[in-house]
This record gives sequence, C-alpha cells and structure tokens, in this order.
Amino acid sequence: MSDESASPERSRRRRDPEGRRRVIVEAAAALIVEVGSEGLTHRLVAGRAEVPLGSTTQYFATLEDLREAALQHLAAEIDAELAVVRAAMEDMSTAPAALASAWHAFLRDMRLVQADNALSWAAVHDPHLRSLALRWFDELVVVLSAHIGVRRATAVAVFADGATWHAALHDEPLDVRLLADAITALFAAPEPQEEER
Amino acid sequence: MSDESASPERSRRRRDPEGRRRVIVEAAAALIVEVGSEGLTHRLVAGRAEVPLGSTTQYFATLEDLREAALQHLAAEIDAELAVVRAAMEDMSTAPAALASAWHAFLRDMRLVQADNALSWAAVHDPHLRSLALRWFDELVVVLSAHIGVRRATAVAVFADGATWHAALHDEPLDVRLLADAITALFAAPEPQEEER
DNA sequence: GATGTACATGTACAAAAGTACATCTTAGGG
DNA sequence: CCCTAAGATGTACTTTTGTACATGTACATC
Repeated sequence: MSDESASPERSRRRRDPEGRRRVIVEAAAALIVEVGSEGLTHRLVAGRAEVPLGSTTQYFATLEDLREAALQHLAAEIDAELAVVRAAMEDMSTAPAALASAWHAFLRDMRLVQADNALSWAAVHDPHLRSLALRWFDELVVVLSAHIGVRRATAVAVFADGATWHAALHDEPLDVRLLADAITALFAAPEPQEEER
Repeated sequence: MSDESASPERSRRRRDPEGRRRVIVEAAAALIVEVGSEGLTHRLVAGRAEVPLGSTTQYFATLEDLREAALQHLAAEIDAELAVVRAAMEDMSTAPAALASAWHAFLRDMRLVQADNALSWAAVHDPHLRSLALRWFDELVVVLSAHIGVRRATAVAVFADGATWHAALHDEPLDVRLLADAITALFAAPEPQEEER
C-alpha cells in the first residue's frame, strides 16, 4: 500500500551525491527521534528518504556509520539551539530568568528533546558517543562557569538535563516559573573552595 | 565456545514453573541493564538464564510481555532503594544532606542507574510504561512535598533524575558535596503560592 | 557524438530473530 | 504399578535485516 511509486514517471533521479547523502542522514535523524537509534534499519531510512535501499548502503559502509552520522546531525541541531541559551547569559542580572526562559523554549521543541534522549541513551552503552551526547552539557557548564563557578554551573546543567527527561516523559515541559525558581536557587547555592588543600 | 553443556549430566531439570519463570525474568532484567530493552532477544535470555529457548516462549506469550515483566522487576528494585531515601527524610533538620547522601549511594550502584536509564528510555516511546518509569520520581515528589511543597519537591526530583543520567554518562556519581549543595539550595528555593488567583 | 566513470537502482543471499509445535519426561493420583 | 496432565526441550519455519553486487544510466570529457 506504500506510495513508493507515487510519481510513476520518476524512474530515476538526477545524480547528486551530496544532496542524496544529506537526505539519507536527515531521514535517519528523523527516524532516530521517532523510534530510537536502535530501531534504525536500512529499509526504514530508504523508505523515509524515498531512495532505493542500495543508496543507504552506498554512502555508509555500515549501518553503524549511518547511525553515527545521524546522531552527529542531531547533536549539531541541539547545539545550535544552545546559541539562544548563550545569549541569555549576556546580561548577568537577568541571567537565571533568561536561562529558564531559553531552556523552556528548548523543551517545547519535542523533536529536540527526544533527539537528546536518544543521544544520551545511545551514549550510555557506547562510550564512543559520550562526547557527542555531553556536548551541550559541557558547553553549558563552560558558559555558566564564567559567571557562577564550575560547581554551580554543573548543578544547573544537571537540573537542565533532568528537566529534559521530565519533558519527554510528560509530553510537555515544566512550567517556566518552576524552572526559573530552581535555576535561581542553584545560582545562589554555596560554592566551596575547590583549590583548598 | 559457550559452556551450555557445562554439566553433561544435566539433561533435563526438575519441574518448577515459578522458579523457572523467576530465573527467566531475572535474566531478562540483567540483560536489559546491559544491552537495553530493545536489545533483548529470546535467545539472549535463554542463554543467560541457562534454559532452553522454548522455555522463554512458554512463559511469555510474546517477547513484549517478557520485556515488560523484566522492566517491572527492575522498577521494583529501584523502588526498594527508595526506602533508604525515605528514611533520610525523617529528620528534617538534616534532610538535604541526608538526601544527598542517600542519592549518592543510589548513584554508586551502576546496575540501578542503568536500570533507571533503560526504563526511562523505554517509557519515552511507550506511554504504557510511563507510570512504571515515573514511579520513583512521583514517590519522591510525594515524600518531599510534605516538607517543602510540591514545586520545590519537583525541582529536587528533577535534579535527582539529571544526576542519574550524569552518573551513567560519566561512569561515576557526582561528588556528594555537589549533590548536597544543590539540594540544599533547591530546598530553599522560592515557593510561589499555587492557589492564588 | 562517443565514451568512460561515478552514481542510481534492484535483487539476492546469509544470518538473526520471533514464534509454533511435536516430542519427551516428570510427578502425582488411581 | 499405571496413566495422564503439565512442564521441559529441541527443532523447524517464516520474516526481517545487513550487506554484497550486478546492472543500468547520467554527465563530464574529448
């Protein structure tokens, strides 16, 4: 019943290696968001990307390679969203509320939330993906550290991660007020000396 | 190379429906911790439980049923650990530090951490598992709410969840001092009136 | 316009996995 | 001691999947 042949005339498409590769990666990324990286199959990707099965194996030697390319694509998308968060930190006086607002905006994008979930889960059992999964976490800590120190920054990032899972499991983000209150509190948490000996 | 026939004499074991079922569920639970609920297969479970393939299909009509039984088993284990956390809340004066300490103990048990990861991930795409995955979260919120209100309790639970993922992705828990500082701060966060209109 | 190369496409094949089921064996009642 | 139902076991069958590869075709070059 699949409309694989929706356009009976489309017998063969133009040659476009880069475009083809892009389409495949994007389809794989979308599928990972929907079914997880473990549910990925060549045939699913081919169907979603509307390319023949053979194309998915031609551009990626193994399914694992395709998976990784797709996860990298998702990580980049998540990372792009962090630009907003970074901007929220410009004015330190409004930082906690602005950060809460920026994070709330991120949480409203279920696609990104589930992308992060998939990436984190995949990284748990594949250390090779750890740096990818922790990219936004580490960057967030770096950005925040300049203002509130490493330990408070880490606490805020941990809370942000928890909020992401909460949003995924409740199909909607926590209200921005709660985020703001929590982040404000964490900004003011005690920061013990790290260098004391 | 598998020592499937370690005891050449063990041609057939005694009849023991309940024990057999238990062994299968426990093997499945252990495997879910190791490879995730999506990596579960009848043959993997049979191998781990050292029972014939047929036994895994006899006690569970479908693999999905076995998966769910195993996840339920893991949820119960996690839940049991919450008893310690509950105890930490008895003396309110030391509550934040005691809670941090109890949670740190939980995070040191990688098996439980990864069990929680697997459960959460599975629940993201299977709403049927949501209540199972949120069991400890909801219970923690209930316990904390009595002392600090729903909103602060939720913030603490969200942080705890984030800390669980952090531990999983770093192969070790955050230091107990950071947990304590963050939880203390969240205990003191502003709690807006919820009923105001 | 010929031609060769790189890409597009369809098909085939072996391995893995879910499931069904026929066949044995145990244990408890007659 | 016999007999039968419930459980234990091994195997076979079908579907799905990763991957290889043979073949077809567009496009740059001459």
